[in-house]
Amino acid sequence: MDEPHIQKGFREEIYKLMRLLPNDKVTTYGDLAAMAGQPRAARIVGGIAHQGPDDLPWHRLVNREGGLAIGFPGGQDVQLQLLQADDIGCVDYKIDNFGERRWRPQDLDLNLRLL
DNA sequence: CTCGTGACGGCGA
DNA sequence: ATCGCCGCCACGA
Repeated sequence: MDEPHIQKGFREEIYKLMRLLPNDKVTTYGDLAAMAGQPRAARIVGGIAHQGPDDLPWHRLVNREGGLAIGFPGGQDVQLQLLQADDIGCVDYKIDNFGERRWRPQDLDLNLRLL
């Protein structure tokens, strides 16, 4: 697997991971950070997100509580609309642990194996 | 060059 | 169970 050279660019890694994120799933900053090899760098993911290219599905990144981050431009309304556009809509993530909407590290692993 | 801050989250008290 | 502190990488001043 191509895991060892993670530090080539945490940023790049995040971008790569986001491109692997299925359109019908959501993930958390923390999980994404963990996938990139830095379980405690969730914050960075958010920071990177805000800087990153807009061709990436940032709206499908949610915080641990299941809602979009506080500082998203336009507020949660925009986020919600984008999620609905992806046929996800509003979900009580917090309650049912994202149900099947959550994209977890093991899903990434599974994804890579299937490739 | 250094310093501070940030779309967050884990862990200790 | 809640509250608060620390950390992680990148980027702007």
